[in-house]
Amino acid sequence: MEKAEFSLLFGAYIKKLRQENKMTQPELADKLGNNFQNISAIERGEFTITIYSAQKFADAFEIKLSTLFKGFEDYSFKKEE
Amino acid sequence: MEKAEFSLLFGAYIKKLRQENKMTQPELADKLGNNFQNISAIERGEFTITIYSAQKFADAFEIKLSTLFKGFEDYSFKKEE
DNA sequence: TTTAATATAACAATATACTGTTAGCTCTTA
DNA sequence: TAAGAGCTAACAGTATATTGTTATATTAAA
Repeated sequence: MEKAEFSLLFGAYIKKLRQENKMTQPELADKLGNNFQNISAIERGEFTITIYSAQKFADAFEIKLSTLFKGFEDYSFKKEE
Repeated sequence: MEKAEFSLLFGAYIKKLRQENKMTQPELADKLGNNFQNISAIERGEFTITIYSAQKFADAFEIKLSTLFKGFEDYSFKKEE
């Protein structure tokens, strides 16, 4: 999979996770020590985050990194059906 | 956990994975379309890779991204005992 | 209509991930 | 000694992740 496609898919997944956790972008940004514009950019797939940033997302959602990516795999699988 | 510590830990884990898969750095680099010096730098924790790069590592080891990070969690847990 | 909340978007600046190159170290084997 | 394999290290250049700022659109509530 191309990098751009990967980022788009991951961003959409993060958005879904955030909404399931009933957080707004500013609320999530606070947990990450970030601002909501960056959350928006990530959700739109503008770039590919580092695994350290991914760890912070997992922390914000109170799940493990492996669980975050397990959910991503399931999400990606559904998308391609 | 600090970013630097995270990278060191992840790098050590990648090294362990590579050795378990009986690959040399040049062999792994070939699979990633990279050179072995970069693999060395990652293993030494010199920087934090993106999740897209992590996906490529998972592909090289023929495991899922979630499996890669599950192994990382187990590895980290053992390290702190 | 006005205000606030939510989100998208674009921009600039900085830090850093990524790629490629060269050098040198250790160990093994011949 | 010499040669090769495997790895570490440092360096420079480019691409991009990250942070911060400002502006705008939409929607809902007052």
